[in-house]
This record gives sequence, C-alpha cells and structure tokens, in this order.
Amino acid sequence: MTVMENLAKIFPKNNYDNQDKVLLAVDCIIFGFDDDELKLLLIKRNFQPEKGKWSLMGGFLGMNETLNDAASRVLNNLTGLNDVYLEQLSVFSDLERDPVERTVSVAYFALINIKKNDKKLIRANSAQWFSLSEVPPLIFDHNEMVQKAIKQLRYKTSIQPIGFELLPDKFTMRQLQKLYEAILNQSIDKRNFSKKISQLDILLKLDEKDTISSKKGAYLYKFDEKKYRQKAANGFVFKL
Amino acid sequence: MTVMENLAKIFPKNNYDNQDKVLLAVDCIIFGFDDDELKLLLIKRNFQPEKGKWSLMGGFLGMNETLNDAASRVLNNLTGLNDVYLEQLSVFSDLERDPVERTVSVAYFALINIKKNDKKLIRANSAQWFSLSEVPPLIFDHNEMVQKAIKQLRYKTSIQPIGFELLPDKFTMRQLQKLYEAILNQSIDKRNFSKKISQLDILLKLDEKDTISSKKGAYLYKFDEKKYRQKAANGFVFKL
DNA sequence: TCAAAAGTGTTCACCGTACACCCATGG
DNA sequence: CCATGGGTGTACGGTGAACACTTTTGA
Repeated sequence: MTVMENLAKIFPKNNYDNQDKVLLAVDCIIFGFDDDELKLLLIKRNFQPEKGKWSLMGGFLGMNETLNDAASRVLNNLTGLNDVYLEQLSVFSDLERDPVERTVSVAYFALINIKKNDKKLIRANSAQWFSLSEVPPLIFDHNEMVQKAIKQLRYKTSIQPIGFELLPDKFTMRQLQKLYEAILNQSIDKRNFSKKISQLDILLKLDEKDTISSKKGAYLYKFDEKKYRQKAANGFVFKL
Repeated sequence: MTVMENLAKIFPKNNYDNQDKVLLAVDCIIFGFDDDELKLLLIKRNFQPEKGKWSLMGGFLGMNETLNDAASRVLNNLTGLNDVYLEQLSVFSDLERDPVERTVSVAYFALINIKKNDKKLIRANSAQWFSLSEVPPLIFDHNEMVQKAIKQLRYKTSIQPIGFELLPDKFTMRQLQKLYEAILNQSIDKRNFSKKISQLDILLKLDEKDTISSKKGAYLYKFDEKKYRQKAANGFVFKL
C-alpha cells in the first residue's frame, strides 16, 4: 500500500466539494522531417465545432491517465507509434479559447520519424504533413501553440541532440546538417558543423556509404545512444 | 462581438458532454532573497488533508479566470503583492498526487522582494520563509515542484536578468553578486562579475553610496528597465 | 593604524566562425 | 573527362576564467 493510499484512507474525500471542475485537453504539435524540410502533422476536423478546418491532434484527459498518458494515446491514435519523444510545452487557459465550453489545454510537442508513421491511420484521421512555412490557419489558439513549439524546438536543439528522433536510423552528415538548418532556419558551414558534431562524440560512423545522393557516396552514421546517455549523465553539455 | 463569440453562436454547446472533468489547481513556488540567501515562502496548512504540514501556497482554478489569474490571486492573498514576476513552470498530473481527489496542478514560480511582502497576511496564512537548504518535507509532490523551480530559476537567471525582482530598488554590486551566487550556488570572481554586469549596460550607477556594510561605502545601482527593454527588444542576449 | 570591504586590469586558453581546395565516382 | 556532392584544416577574434593590489575610512 502506497503512502498516497494510506493518506486517502486517513483523509476522507470530502474537502474539495465546492470547487469548479474544468475540461482538460492535450494538443500535440507533431514535428517530422522530410525533403530537407521541417513538417507538422495536422488533422482536418471531422466533427463540430470548426468541422473541416485544420487543427492540431488533440484529446481530452481521462480520469485514469496522466497528461503524458493522454498525449501518448493521442499520438498513437494518429500515427500508430509508441515511445515517441514527447515533451510538455505549456498550458493554455484563456477563458474563450474553445467556444464550445471552458477547456484548458496542455500542449505537447512530439518528434517523429516521418517514414515510420502509419499512413493508413493518418489517412483515416484525414491528417496531412505541412511544411512549417505553409502551416494553414488553425482553430482556436493552435497557431500560437505551434509558434511556441517551434521556439522550444529551436532552443532544445541548441542544447541537446534531440534532433535524431527526426531522422532515419542511419543518416549522412549532410542529412543531419540539413535537419539542423531546417530547425534553426539558418545555413551552417559544413566544415564547422561536422567538426562540432564529431567532437561531441555521440555518433557511430558506419562502414556503409549512402550512394543515393552522390556519386562518391557519403558515410552513414548512427546515433550512439549508449554513449550519449553516459555523457549526459556526466553533465556533458551538448551545445551546438 | 469577437470571433469566439460568433463561433459560440454557430456551434451550440453540445459536443463535449461525455468528457471527464477534473479539478485544476495552481501551486506557487515563491522565491525571495535575504541575508545573502535564497528563500522560499511556505505555508502551514490549516485544513485537511495534511493539516499542520508544510506546503506550497495554492488554490483552485475558478471558472472565470485564467491560470495566470489564479496564480496572481493566490500570490496576492498570501503576500498582498500585485504585479509580481510570475511564470508557468509545468503541470503535474499523477493520478494519486492528491489523495483526496484527482487534481491536476499547474506549478508557477514567483520572484518577490522579501522586504515588501505584507507581514500580517503572511502571519494570517501561517506562512514562513525557509532557506533553500532547509526546506522541510512538503505535502504531495510539492518538493518535486520546488526542485523543478530551482532548476528553472538557475536557467532563467543565466540568460535573463530576472534576478532584479528579488532585490530592493537600490542595491550594491556586492548584493547583486551575492544574489547570483545564491541562485547559481557557486562563488563568482568579483572582478569578472562586475565587468560582465557593467558591459550589459542595464544598470544605472547612482551617486549615493551604501555605508551600512562597509566603511568606505559602496555605490548603489538601480536596474534600468527602460534600457533593458530596449536591448531585449533588439535581441540582445543577457548571458551571465 | 589597522581591519574590512570596495574597486579595478591583464593575461591566457579555448571556442566559434570564416574561409577554399582536393577527392571519388557515375554518367 | 567533367559535373556533382563529399570530405577536410587553418587562422583570427572574442569571451570566459584566473588572478592581486590599492583605496577608503570608521573604530
């Protein structure tokens, strides 16, 4: 029996009876990377209100799940993926953000490998990938959430190598650089970039080469998660 | 008539009827600075559950206020202060975090000038300032909230001069340094510190001296908010 | 006159940034 | 053989960090 269960016994449920309750939702800002571009997965709402308009994928918090659970559930419903990088962003609680009813929403941002998601599920949800530069007007305060998520993604990327979640398992230095350029929205010198990345010492250089995009062929790398965790645990700073 | 009001007319309130609602609370981690130490304002709960134990100051979200409103209200009730630096930290939603009833809580952190708070109100709430090193065990997951707030305070301080909220209007370079040392929990070379601060060019050096703590007397400074805002607007980075 | 805090400059190591040429290969 | 992308090293300036002595004045 946990401490909490003990407490629940000692203190009967009789204290918060007069308090208002609200609807709590989660909304997911889902990032992917393809064609050298950062993309966002949006759904076309097939229910009222705002049916037919573009929206973030969201859902309500159930009584028997945490907010992280709810966000995972929502993400899984849309993409079929589990164990996705997911991070709480911020809470939105404006009184009229949802015209139907007072709803407070917790925005989550997720990074997924765009090749791995389940195309059938995405179609079933009438979802679609949008380039960041072509994000349409979204319902409620969802555009604001997206802006905040982009800002957070840029910040996070600059201090932690989370970007790998967005790439295939094996990738070239060039692909990684393109990803960083897309996230940070600026071009990077390739010599400085590869130097910086190499000295982080969290990549595994494979013997294979990728010959699709060049004649010479470019070495493939893997993210070395074990090394990364060790270094992270020792307080290593991954500033890019 | 706002867009939201229009929408509310077009789409009647009939969509979310089957969804669970939860209690939403705010909890405030309130920092102050005194005697060269960072302190935390905690209350002794005078109601069940956990009556008599130490806790963060908190309250429930009402139907007609945003979370920021709720946090301000809670803070005002305890300190009598308005216009306090307040920032949303993170949401806590573990199923059993509150043994009485499922409650989701949004943690806020606040920085206040310890000299300005209303001593009567604090006494009325049986609140007390604790040094960071002497924070007692708190109810629920409040210790976890405190840890997260400290981390965030350290991070924020290193990229933005928010620490001024914690000092009196006029302060010496020494006091400012002590504050940074307390927040970052490390000692700083005073030559490097004053050089760094001076070159940020956001302080106003006054003609007055503070002669309380030394015979020679130390120049007093003011935070130059106008200059700061200008620089911040131009993308100036305040890295300490 | 002395104790206690204030105030102030220089040096060095490291890091970020700018920058250009040769290599391998498929067509 | 040439066009295309891959791969690599160096030089410079700026910033963070270490470090010590003089000044003032009340007691």
